[in-house]
Amino acid sequence: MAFSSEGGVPAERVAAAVNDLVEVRDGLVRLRGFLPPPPQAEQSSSRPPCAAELMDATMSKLMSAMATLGGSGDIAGEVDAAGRWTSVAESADPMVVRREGESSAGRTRRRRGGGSRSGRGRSSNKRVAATLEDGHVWRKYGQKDIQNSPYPRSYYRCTHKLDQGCGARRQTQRCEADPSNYDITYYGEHTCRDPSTIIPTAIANAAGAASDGPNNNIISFATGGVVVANSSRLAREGTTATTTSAATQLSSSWGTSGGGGGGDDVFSSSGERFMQWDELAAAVGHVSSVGVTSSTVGSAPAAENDGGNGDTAAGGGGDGGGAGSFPSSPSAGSLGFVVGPLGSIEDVDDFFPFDP
DNA sequence: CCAATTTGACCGAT
DNA sequence: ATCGGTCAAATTGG
Repeated sequence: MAFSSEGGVPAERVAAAVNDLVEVRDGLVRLRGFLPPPPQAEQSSSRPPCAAELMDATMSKLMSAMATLGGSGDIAGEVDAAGRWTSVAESADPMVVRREGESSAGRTRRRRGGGSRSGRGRSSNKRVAATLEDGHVWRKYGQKDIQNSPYPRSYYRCTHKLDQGCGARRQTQRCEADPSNYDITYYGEHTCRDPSTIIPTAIANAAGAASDGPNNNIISFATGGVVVANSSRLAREGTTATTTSAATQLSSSWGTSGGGGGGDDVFSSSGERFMQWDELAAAVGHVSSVGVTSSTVGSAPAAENDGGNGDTAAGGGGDGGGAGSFPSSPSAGSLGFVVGPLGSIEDVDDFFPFDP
């Protein structure tokens, strides 16, 4: 629905294009994370085009294009005609609260959360990628052979689940049709914060741009807030966002920001390192404190594994000491989890599952 | 020694 | 009874 063939272009083509754009965007986002902090001090009137700014501009163009292609602008929407980009909202679910303390000695395990607790009001976001690497650090916790598929499915959770209670998960499986690609489905949202997160940089970088940048049509993060200007979709929907806090992090915007979505939970896939920018903007307009959710591994976790067998390596990737150990959970206060007034955060307890 | 992965067991849903 | 998802002991790697 999101992508309809406007005019003569078949929906699949559009979907494919959007899919590519998504990838491009991801790449940009990631790249931005590596940019050196620009001369923030001198945000003088005329500065040489800083890489970050260029990226911002590029990004905004991208978003614009995506919005256009997406018609309704619901980029987070679904497109499965081409089998590539899907976002499904699952229905709410009966209570699922369990926390078995189980000291687990011996092999006696008691009821673990098993089964498809799919219906947690969670949404999933499926996509196809050539690599399992997506900028996040995952820890594999299971693998299963699936009935119809020749390839097993691997289950990952965010490395920071214990650390920070990050509830992001993903499932990967080699694409049947195209074994060189992976089918990756994301569930939940990253609420973790990583030191190497790219957001701060992004914010810093854009800080200058916001004020006097020659670009309009740019989404930039200023230290004081987020300023969104002239995004076709935003314009269309009349969303204007200006925000607030000195965000050092933006956390997921679960909520459906008011208007459109309605009850279903709209969520920014973790597949996208960030939530859709425009969604972010919208959300941000409603929430006051924003936190960044994306965590990125600054140092590429090595490898791509994959070679022949794939499926296994992936995730957490080696790392051993690297990004893995990051006990940044000092003051929860600074974590800025936003669980705001937004509606649908159905399982908050999933984010703060336990207490030590 | 610690942390990540492997792998079979367990469990809820179908 | 079967399937898919998760847990956690055992194993492996750094």
